[in-house]
Amino acid sequence: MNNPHLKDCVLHFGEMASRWGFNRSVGQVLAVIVFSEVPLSADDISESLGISRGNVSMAAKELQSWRLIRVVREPGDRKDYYGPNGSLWDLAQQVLSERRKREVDPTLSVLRSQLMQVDGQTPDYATERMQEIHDLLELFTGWLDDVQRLKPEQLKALLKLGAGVGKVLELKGKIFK
Amino acid sequence: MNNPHLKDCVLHFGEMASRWGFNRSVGQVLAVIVFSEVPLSADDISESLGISRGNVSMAAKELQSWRLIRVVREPGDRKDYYGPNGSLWDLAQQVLSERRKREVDPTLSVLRSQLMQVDGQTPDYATERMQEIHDLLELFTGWLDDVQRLKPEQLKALLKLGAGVGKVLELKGKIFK
DNA sequence: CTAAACTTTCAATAATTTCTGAAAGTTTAT
DNA sequence: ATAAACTTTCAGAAATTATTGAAAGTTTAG
Repeated sequence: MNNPHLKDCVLHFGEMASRWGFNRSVGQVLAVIVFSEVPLSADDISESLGISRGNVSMAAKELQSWRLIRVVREPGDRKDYYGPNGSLWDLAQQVLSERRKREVDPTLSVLRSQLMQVDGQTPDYATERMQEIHDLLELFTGWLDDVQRLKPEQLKALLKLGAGVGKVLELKGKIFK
Repeated sequence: MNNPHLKDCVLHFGEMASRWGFNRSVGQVLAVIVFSEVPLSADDISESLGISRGNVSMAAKELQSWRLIRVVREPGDRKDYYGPNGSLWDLAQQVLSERRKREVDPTLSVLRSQLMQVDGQTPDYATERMQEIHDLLELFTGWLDDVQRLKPEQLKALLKLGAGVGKVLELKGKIFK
């Protein structure tokens, strides 16, 4: 961690971490791994961030549960080395789908079960609202699922299209129906 | 808060709140406002959730900073009443754009400024990675911006399209080389 | 202007989350 | 089987975040 710009970035990732769904150490550990050209051992990380060995172990576990890092082992060396689990593109997709899983799916499942239980009865206002939220979340997550299954090339094309999506939608509307 | 399903939902929203970027009270207050057919006073909310008056005041302030609720005043009544700031669709858009502002924009700006400072020098690995992250985030937020400017009808069409987006993209590719 | 009816603020406290480091657990080489 | 070289776990300490409630601030009616 010689480069001062790198250091600033790692600290920034640490600060942002809580907004991204993990704690400061996890954010810093992720940064240091992503910015490193070679895989790092837990001791490397512990030393360069000035956090305890145990903390690194927990952060690595968390990052593995997000599928953001992977363990690399070198022959003739007993240490674990950590590296990013794929390209930046892969990591971004992983973050998106993991956050969907943690932030939306539980709510969708609670709403579904509440709505099941009142099915048939005439719904009060709150129930109608639950249905509305449920439908919106389902529409959204369904779309995300679909889009994430696109080939990377198509996904990139979609992103580059930007506002052009509107035009293409019109186009589609004119051709069919 | 008679309805037990409603109560469960409000508690669930409270539990999820920290994953959504606010605290439990803020989550519960939002829920109770969104599920209510009529605007609620701070006292109504304080009583129905069993939290202090001061806490409700801070939660309302936070929710207003997210533009998720608005104050309604009734003539001949000095109390503030809180209601949702628009349709569910509006609220969802608001959450998305506010989270982008809080979770992505600061990082983009840090990356931009770090990259400015090393501009011209031959970049090391970490700098290349910063550039890569910067470009990805910019592509993503630019697309979000564009898409959020679409008319609600177009946006809904896009969501309903789901995986169909892939087909439409191919179509577009065929028509315009 | 004053008092009543509110809302907001903020210092103190409570609750929660994170971090440390020593102990326990695991793996590998011999 | 043993010991060396690791990794993981977890109880307690530290740090952070959330909540309360009383005091200060604001607005409105008369």
